[in-house]
Amino acid sequence: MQKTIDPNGFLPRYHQLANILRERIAGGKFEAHQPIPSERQLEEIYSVSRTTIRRAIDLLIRQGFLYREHGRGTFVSPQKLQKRISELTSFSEDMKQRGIIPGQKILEIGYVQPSTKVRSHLELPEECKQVFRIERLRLGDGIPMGLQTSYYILSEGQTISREELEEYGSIYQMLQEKFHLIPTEADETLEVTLATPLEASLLQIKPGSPLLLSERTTYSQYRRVMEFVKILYRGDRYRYFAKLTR
Amino acid sequence: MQKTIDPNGFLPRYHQLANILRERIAGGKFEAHQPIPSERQLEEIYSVSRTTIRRAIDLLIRQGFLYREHGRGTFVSPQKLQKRISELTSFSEDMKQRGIIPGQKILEIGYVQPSTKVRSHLELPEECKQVFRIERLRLGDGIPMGLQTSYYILSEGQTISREELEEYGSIYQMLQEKFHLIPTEADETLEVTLATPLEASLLQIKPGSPLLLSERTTYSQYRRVMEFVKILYRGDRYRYFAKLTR
DNA sequence: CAGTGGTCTAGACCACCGG
DNA sequence: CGGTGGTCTAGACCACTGT
Repeated sequence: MQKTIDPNGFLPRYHQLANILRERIAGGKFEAHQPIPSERQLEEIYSVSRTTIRRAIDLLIRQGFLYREHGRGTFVSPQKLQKRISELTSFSEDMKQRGIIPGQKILEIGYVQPSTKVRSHLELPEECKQVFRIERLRLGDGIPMGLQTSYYILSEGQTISREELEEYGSIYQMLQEKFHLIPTEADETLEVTLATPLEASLLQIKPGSPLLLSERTTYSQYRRVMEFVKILYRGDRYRYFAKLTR
Repeated sequence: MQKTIDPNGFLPRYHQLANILRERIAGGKFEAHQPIPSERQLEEIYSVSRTTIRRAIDLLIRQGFLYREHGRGTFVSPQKLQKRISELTSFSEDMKQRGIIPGQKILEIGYVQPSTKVRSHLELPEECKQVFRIERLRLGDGIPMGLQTSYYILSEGQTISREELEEYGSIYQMLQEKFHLIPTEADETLEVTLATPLEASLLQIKPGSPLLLSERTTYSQYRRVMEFVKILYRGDRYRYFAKLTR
């Protein structure tokens, strides 16, 4: 565990400092609602400028580990607030964070003609006739959790094989390595709906059971749409978490 | 509309600059994916240091108006990404953002003995026997939208009257002015459920209709729980929006 | 190479809080 | 009042991009 800052380290100093402080907080070295050393003291301790100290603290505040009070000090947030933020995660990552083993059964994979709705979500240009679709049954600890349909805009000749998809645990990992696409932002909507007979049989529930429908448009590092994903979650097995700020 | 920075203004300079740039972007002065002036140029234009420039830009990036590319420049995000972030809003604010006129019908208001579940969400100490509860039917454009139950921890003697609640449009406004409590962070969960006969009759839907259940714990500026709110939204009238980042 | 954003410093002054 | 965080400056060097 790192205790001092390496001025020539691989990570910038404010990042190193944030890591050091985060470990000390998570390790219980600081109590909830107790003040951490003042910014001038931290300057002395770690031999970096106050600007760098403040940047590290800013990071930890956005991550929910600390909070500031003007004129009083910087304090440790109670454990409750140290969990996850609204994070853009794949189904697999989401499951792992919940301590559930993710799984999948690929139902269909290949090019299709997109519906008008999918076209608009992908902001597809007129001349683009085909999009790549993946339909999967998603499992949590081996039990059906949701039905996922993903759409991608691939260039001429690009494709994704069933084997590749099964090999990479995460599709985001694959998209990054094969096509240099990194998801950086997404707009998501959630609503309720009822299972059709087909959906019900795949999810092993009764037709008409309530489902949570998530629709997400994901943007790449270039701020262009890179995927549109629709997931139908079993209402009895899935709960959505969000962290809001003002 | 502000065009220059007042060094002695009420708002800090980076904030003024962010406002100026935001207006220029929203006003269509800058095209999507076009670069804004470089940081050194902005230094000249607005006569503030680069640090201040960067702070303003950081703000606008977090608000979804701009994005940076190392070595290339700072660019305007397309309109699509300029909408709302995961924001902590009250029911009324949420409705107004959607262009719907919020309304309410207060069903019950007063002190009650909290259930175990409510106790734990409020992180209520043993000795605290009573919490303040408000039950309201929430309307959108006059039509039932959801059923909201809110719980608050008030000090001895503090109370909220039906008249006060009706007078203030927003309960957050009221809590701030009366008790100096400012909501700053919240954890929310969403899941699906089916309407009981009672809920159905209040919401004017059939029993067994699907509902979106939101449960939210809100934290004050002191990082203490200040409210717990449960809202049952009509599945046919409400959709949840979230913006995710990585 | 010149121009961009990314990191960092040392120092200054202000506003707020508590004793 | 002294100590805290909040804002700001002028300047430096680095890493990355495009030509």
